[in-house]
Amino acid sequence: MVKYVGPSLDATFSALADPTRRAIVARLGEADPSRGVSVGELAEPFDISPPAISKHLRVLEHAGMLTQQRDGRVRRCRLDPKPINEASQWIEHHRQFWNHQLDALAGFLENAGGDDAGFGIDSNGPGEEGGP
Amino acid sequence: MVKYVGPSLDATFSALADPTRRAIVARLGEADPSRGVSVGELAEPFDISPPAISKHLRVLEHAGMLTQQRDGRVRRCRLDPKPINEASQWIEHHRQFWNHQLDALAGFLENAGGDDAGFGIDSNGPGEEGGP
DNA sequence: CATACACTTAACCATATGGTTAAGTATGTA
DNA sequence: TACATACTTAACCATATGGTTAAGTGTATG
Repeated sequence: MVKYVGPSLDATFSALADPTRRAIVARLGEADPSRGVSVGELAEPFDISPPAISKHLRVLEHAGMLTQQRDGRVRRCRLDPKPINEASQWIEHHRQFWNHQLDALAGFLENAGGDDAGFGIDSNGPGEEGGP
Repeated sequence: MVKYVGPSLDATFSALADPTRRAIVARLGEADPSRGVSVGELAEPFDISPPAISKHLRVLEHAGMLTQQRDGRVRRCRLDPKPINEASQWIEHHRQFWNHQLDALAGFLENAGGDDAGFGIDSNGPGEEGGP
């Protein structure tokens, strides 16, 4: 009945919900993928302990967003963009509906004269900035 | 030092991390925004208790994604797409980097002959399906 | 006015999350 | 071989999350 997409979206959005992990993801995205980024380099901007970083990396790894490989005694991390692409697809898919709905709502408010429906909807800026 | 974007991205991604909440968001997106969707209608597809639904709605509300208004004894819910648009922007912004990186990696693998670097990267499908 | 309806709030429970310190493991180096 | 480096694992703690049942709260209706 309820369309269940699978555990990956859960894991991906959950992974992105933490600012430390988003910063890690951002850093990985900016890095040279042939080199990867060592765990130490990833940890450097934060003043949390190595185990905390290790846990964050495991969360990202469990979500399929990060792969590690040993290179001597450092571990080089790289992004796998597939899960985030799926998350992006989910959002973009539904944004189609939302944008449609906002149009419909705008029409409705116009017909109602804006008096009967004080909804406080603001169909502002970013609605189209990232979209097709 | 670490660019802190604010609590809203945390709350938005966290809200989207739960399948029940994603289904609620999807349902709200498909609904007529002039009508809204009552809490009971939202709860109907799930076999969890009303308080559980109420909590999910509060999470969405706290993330700024949902607004409620009383209409008699029902509460009509509507989406506010702004937070999800911001989340979408975050993802799309970083996807630019990732796509760039994947290109760079492809070049690297080509130069390396694909033997020295068994990275297991799959630069597959959805990378461009949702984008502009 | 009394009762049913559509919820929410309160209290509670189990598990997950994000952090810590302490101890272990694997690799490079003196 | 011994030691330092770069982590991870284990154990623990506080708080958050997702669920429950029981008890409110506000509104329609007999």
